[in-house]
Amino acid sequence: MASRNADPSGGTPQLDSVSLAIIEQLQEDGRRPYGAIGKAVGLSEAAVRQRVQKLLDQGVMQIVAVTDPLTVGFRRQAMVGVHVEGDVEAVADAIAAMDEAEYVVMTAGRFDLIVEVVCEDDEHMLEVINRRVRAVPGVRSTESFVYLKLKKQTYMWGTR
Amino acid sequence: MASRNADPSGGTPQLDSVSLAIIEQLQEDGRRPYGAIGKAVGLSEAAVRQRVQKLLDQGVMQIVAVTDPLTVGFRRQAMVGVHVEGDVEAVADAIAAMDEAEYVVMTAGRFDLIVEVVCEDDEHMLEVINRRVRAVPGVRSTESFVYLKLKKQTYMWGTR
DNA sequence: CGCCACATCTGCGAAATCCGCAATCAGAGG
DNA sequence: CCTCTGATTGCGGATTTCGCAGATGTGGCG
Repeated sequence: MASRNADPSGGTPQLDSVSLAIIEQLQEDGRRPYGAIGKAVGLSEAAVRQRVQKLLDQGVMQIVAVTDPLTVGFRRQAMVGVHVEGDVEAVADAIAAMDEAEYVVMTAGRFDLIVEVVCEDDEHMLEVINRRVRAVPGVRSTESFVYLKLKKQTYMWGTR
Repeated sequence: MASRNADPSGGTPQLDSVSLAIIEQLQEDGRRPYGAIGKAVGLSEAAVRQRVQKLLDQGVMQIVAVTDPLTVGFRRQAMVGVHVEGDVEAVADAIAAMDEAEYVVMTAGRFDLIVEVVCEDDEHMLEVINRRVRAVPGVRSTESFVYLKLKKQTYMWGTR
């Protein structure tokens, strides 16, 4: 192996170009065999297996089935913008602890926090947004965007 | 062959409880063996295999590796709210055609459309949002929320 | 420089899993 | 009753996964 990749980034776990390539393979097909991935990235089957296991253990990636909840049925989904006063990260943690929150991100802009929630029905959503989320200390106000239709959902950022 | 997009004839395929159970299994671990899934849902290995293949072909679910692009490195990410005049769906399709758009959803609320974009750097993001997106006919205005930190990302709505 | 510690990669059998196929089963009509 | 269609099952045989031992490489340190 000639050189380790330059990784000037600070803080995050260091990923060399080979691990990136492995992730790209698995973004195309999460069940692709280790042997095939090995041929594609130039590693042995065993080495790929070890790297994948490590990436999973470290939480860098996860291999899962993803669906459109609205298509699969029974549910109401919404994006919620949250205005926070005080410790944004603490509020984010509190909201992230809720089962109904699928996606929680801290942002720069008019909202301090953006949360995607998945609920059983309208009543459930009302309860989650208007009671549980707004009850979190530090939450000043929220604004909701109920999903009407999911038009695109991709996980192949590395492959273009 | 890469999986194409969702099924042509719009209608949502009927999903019985067994298929739902299979999806839940794969949401916990996308590489779980068919035999193990079969034991869990009460079906033979071959039957599970065929159902999974069908779900993938229909575009109901996809099995992929997911990561936090910000953690993996080198990228700027943002959520963009879009105000549309005219045919919302046409605008959604136009934006969904862009590689940088990972997630496009039609919503009810102040925004007609919410788009998640992944970019190489600030300049790239500026170009995508301020030129390409706003150039789409029907886009009245946009509002951006740059990601600072991803706090939670789950795909296990079925398992609670 | 020599040597050890630590991490990664490779090569292999053995065991488990995947895959294709033909037969079987269940429900809807004619 | 018979046929058609779609789903399920039960097999081998081909592949893949898994665990482990040995080889390789890099960095620290006396």
